[in-house]
Parts: sequence; C-alpha cells; structure tokens
Amino acid sequence: MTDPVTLQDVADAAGVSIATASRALTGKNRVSKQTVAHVTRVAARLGYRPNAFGRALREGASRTIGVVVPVIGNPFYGRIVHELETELTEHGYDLVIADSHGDVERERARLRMLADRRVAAIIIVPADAVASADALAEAESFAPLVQLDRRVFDHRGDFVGVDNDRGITMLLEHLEAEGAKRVVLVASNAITSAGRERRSAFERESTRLGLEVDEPILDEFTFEFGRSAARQLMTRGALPDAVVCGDDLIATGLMTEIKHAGYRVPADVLVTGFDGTLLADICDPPLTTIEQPFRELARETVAALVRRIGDRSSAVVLRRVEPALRIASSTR
Amino acid sequence: MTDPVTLQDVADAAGVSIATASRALTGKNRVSKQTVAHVTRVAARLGYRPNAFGRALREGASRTIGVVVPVIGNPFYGRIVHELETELTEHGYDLVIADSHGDVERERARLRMLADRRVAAIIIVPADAVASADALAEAESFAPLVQLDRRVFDHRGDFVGVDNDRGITMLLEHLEAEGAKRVVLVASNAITSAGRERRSAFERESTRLGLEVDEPILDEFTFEFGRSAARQLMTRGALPDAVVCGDDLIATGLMTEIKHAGYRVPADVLVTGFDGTLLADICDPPLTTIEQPFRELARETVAALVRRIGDRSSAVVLRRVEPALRIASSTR
DNA sequence: GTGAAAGCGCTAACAC
DNA sequence: GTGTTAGCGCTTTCAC
Repeated sequence: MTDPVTLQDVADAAGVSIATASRALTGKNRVSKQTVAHVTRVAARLGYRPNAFGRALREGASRTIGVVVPVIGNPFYGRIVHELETELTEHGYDLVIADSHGDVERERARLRMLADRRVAAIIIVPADAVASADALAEAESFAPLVQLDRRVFDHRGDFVGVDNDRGITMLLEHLEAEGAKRVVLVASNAITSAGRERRSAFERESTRLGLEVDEPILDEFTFEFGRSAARQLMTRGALPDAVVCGDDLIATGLMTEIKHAGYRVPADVLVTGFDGTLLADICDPPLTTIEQPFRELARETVAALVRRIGDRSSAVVLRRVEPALRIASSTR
Repeated sequence: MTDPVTLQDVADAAGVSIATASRALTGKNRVSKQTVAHVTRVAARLGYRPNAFGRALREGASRTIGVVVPVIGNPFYGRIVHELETELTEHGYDLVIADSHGDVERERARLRMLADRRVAAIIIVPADAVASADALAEAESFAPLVQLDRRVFDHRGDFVGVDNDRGITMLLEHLEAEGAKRVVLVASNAITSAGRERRSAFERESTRLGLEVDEPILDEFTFEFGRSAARQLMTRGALPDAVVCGDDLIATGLMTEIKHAGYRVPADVLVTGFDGTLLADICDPPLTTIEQPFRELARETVAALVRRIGDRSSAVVLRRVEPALRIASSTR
C-alpha cells in the first residue's frame, strides 16, 4: 500500500500550482489545452485518484445514493437492488446499501449512518408503514428521499411502486375465469402499504366477483411461513379452490407443503404468487404470478430522485407502475 | 432540509470549545462527566450528526468496507452479502456494495470507485481468475483486500472460500452409492477458481470411483443455461445416470426442462446442485446440493479483514471452510 | 491562463 | 479538564 498520491503531488510533478492541477483535471474552468494534456498525463503516470472525502467535504455532498431494503437476501429485493445499481451507475452515482432486517430500530440506525455520510439522496423500502414514519422524517431532513415499493402512510414524499390493486384484480379475475368459487389470502401481517393495498383489493374484488372468501392467514414473507400456512389450511378441512399468496416466496413454500401432503396443483387447488421473481419459474408447477416491472421501477425511482436532488421543493411524485399477469401452470 | 448542524454549532450552543465538544462526543479523552453529559444533551437537542467526510478526511480512512460481487441479484451472492452486512455491522463497519456484472472492465471501474472513497478494506468475489489480476493488484495498493468464494490465480492475498474439492467428492460418492454409473458435469465455463476446482475434483473423483464420464457442457451460471444444457443433453441420446451441476441455478433450470420433456427425477436421472440456496428447497423434487456455510464464510472473511486492516504485513490467510452434503429427493 | 489562499468539518498535538 | 490551532485533500474565489 503506497502512500496515496494527492493533487499537490501531481501539481508538483507537473510544475504547476495545485489550483491549475485541479482545474485541469476537473475540466470546469479555463485552462490551456496544453496544460490540461500535460497535467492529465502526469496524473495518470503517478496513479492519481481524487480523494472523494476532500471533494465531498468541499462540495458539501457526495455522489452517493443510500439504499435501504428490508432483506437484501430476498430475491425480490436482490433483483431491485441490482436494477438500481445499474441505473444509478449510469447516472454517475455510487450506491451504499443498508439492510434494515425489517426492523424499525435498525432501519433508523442505518438511515443515520447514511445521513452521516452525507449521501446525495436516499432510496428506501420502509420496514413499517406506520412505525417507520419518524425515522423517515428525520432522514428526509438530511437528504432527499424516495420511497420504493412500499410507502409510509403519514409521510408526504416521493413514491414509486407497482399498482398492487391492479395486480390483485388481474389475479382474481383470472382465478374466477378458471372456475374458482372459494378463495383465501395467505400473506404477510407486517404493516406495509403494499400488504394493505393487496389485502383490500383482494377483499373488494372477491366480493365484486361473488367469490366465497375464507379467513386469511397472515404472518411473514418467508418460504417457511408458506409451508406453515399450508398446514393450517389443510387442517381446516376442504381446501378452497384457490390460494392467493402475498408473494412468490410464500406461494412456493405453500405449494411445496400442499404437494407433500398429496394434493395436486392446479388439479386440487390453484395457487398464485406476486412479484415475478425467479422462484416462480423454478417451482413445479411454475407459478402464476404478478410480474413487477423491475427495470421500470428502478428507472422511475432514479428519475424521481434526480428530480428531487435538482429541486427539493418540486411537486411530490406518486408513481404507480403497471404490473403484468404471468399465467403459468399453477392455475390451469 | 435544514442546514446541517456542525460540531462548532454544538460547541457554541454548549458554551465550550470545539475541541471539548469533539472529545465529549467521541469519548476518547479525559473530559469531565458533567461536560460530557451537557454536550451530549445539546448535541441531541440540535440534532447533530458528525460529518463522516470531515472525520474520514482527518483520520485518513473511513469505517466503510467495499464489497464487490458478480451479480447481487443471484440468490447465492444475495445471501452472502446479507451475511456480510450482518457481520460487518457488528464490527462497526458500513458497507458499500458494487456489482461487477461478471465483467472485468466494470470490476476495475468499481474497484477504483472504492479506492476513491478510501474504503477501509475491500471484499471481492473476483470476476475472472486470470483477467481480474491487474485490477485486484491495483486495488490492493489502495486498501487491504480479501477474496471471497473465488480467487485470482496470480494474486497472493487473503482468501476465504468453501472446500469445493470436498463438496464435489461428497456429491460423487453419494451418487455412486445411489447406483450411478455414468455421470456428466454441467457448469460454468467462466474462468473462476471455484469452477476449476469443482471441475478437476469431478474428473479426479469420477475416475477414482470408476464412473463413466460424458463430455461436460459448460456455459454460465444461469437458470436459462440449465434449461439449454438439458436440451443438449437430451439430443445426445440416452441420459446419463446423474447430472452434476455447477450451482443450484443451473440445476433447477436443467431439472425443469428435463421434467418438461417427460423424464422423471430421480427415477430417470439423478440431479445435484451446489450452494444450498433457497432454490434447492423450492424446486421439485428438492435438490441434493452442497450447502455453503454462509454464516461461517462471512465470519471468517470479516475476521481475515480485521486482521489485515490491523497489520498489513501479517501472513496471508487461505481459509477453506467445510461444506455439508444436503441429500434430498433429486437423488433417491 | 495561472497562482495564492481560504475554508469545508473534524481530530489530535500542544499549550495551559 | 479545557482551549487554541494545524491540517487532512479538495475546489473556488480573488488577484494578477
């Protein structure tokens, strides 16, 4: 580890002042072409890399975006982060990732960390639609903030997410067309806007379509819960015609356990997921699910962010992106 | 967004000097308990947050670790990153994530970004066991660096990874015990140490066990390739007794396509994966695979990192972690 | 077109 | 136990 080369070193080696070296390298001000070429060459020869702290300290802001998600290991968020990384890199931003583990206190701590680092802005999938409010408000006093996928009810701020209502509606209409008469919802009981939206759409649409609705089973977004929900469902007696799951993870867990008990999907029961992750392709039968437009979500989120960074007082953005119904063998 | 509160603001409001305020808040030097309490209270009231740049600039290093993985969206790396996040946070470090997209040039760019940010150290899963050498050497001149999961052949540096040789050996012994006589390898052709190790272990052990070996099919670590490999395999004529796949993603893709063509797993052919991700539980039948000890890998990596940060000249660490064979229905 | 110098926020060495 | 001050690397006035 050699001593880092500073701008002063470059200036000395090039025989110019540090100011000229700075101007030559950033290219922002009038410097002779000759000097620019010379300094650039010297910098390259010395292996000069600008110190991001010096620059950020001076400029009062970094070129870094903080991203907070509940669980990076969840395929859905993994995919989201991947797309955000691609999109942000194209805009010249770096990414700092934080994992809230779905816990509000941890989320607060991670947001403070991002604030300390003077990130240019924050993208967050809030852990809780109610309890995250304080931490979000605090964070927003430090940096522009955009909510992704879920939003906090009391927080007036930018939001980009899929149209959950539309997704559930498409699923139920599809199930009804496939002949389902009795349905049940298996989802997370975490207090999230996405969960609420999906649940209320489920209730409204099942009524509208004249479907019989069993008592929902609610817990968390995990494969394990999907399995446990299946067991609960089977002890209730006759299975409903269709199970609408909160996400692909729950759906695959549930399907695994149901098949294990000797039932067949879709012959005995239809099953649907939500998100359109890889899991939906991998399970057997492949899962009918709602495809989240990952690329578009990332693009819209970054667009909102850039707008917000440019003008903190611009109108609040509430962007609903259209999902797609992906029909597979689990429902026909 | 109110103007950020600086240490000077706190000092003024508390009626002490900036140095005292600094000492009171960092708690590193002798200050009266009274002053500490007072300054702490004032800082909290003002909503003071230390500027990480000022601190890092002064201290010459940040409390941030850079992590570079090929694809964050891949469940295996998603899981790895999640565990690293947990472990690093416990040590008081933050995490900056970068995605190399498996591309050497992009990897170089991301490593430079991390160097610019003066990360305290770097954890990397190199994209290429040969072509990544230059970028790694350059990065290591800026910050301590630990390789995880894969290593660069020409790079003498710390490495933590699973014992791939042992994993493949366990798989083949298991397959042989299940009666397999003819086997084939379906894996990535990317030049990675893990790939090489698994492949040479496959060749050596299949010979040792007296197994007949078909020509391997090599491409990339994706679900899609798994499917395409299955099609290639089926056009060759009679299927082998067992297919050993480079990772769970390939295995699940392959299994999907094989079943689609009417073959049964494990009745017609045995299939194994590698990594022990969620995918192995979700597919049907569940996949026999090699379980990577994710927690332990993360722990060992961070331990090596901390050691290296503490003493840049300490002996090179080459840590092989023991995998476990997880037997499931795909092989019996 | 270029140089000198101030200052971003912080910590630590040095006084007292 | 507390205050004063230098300086980390950088950009940007302000002179010339």
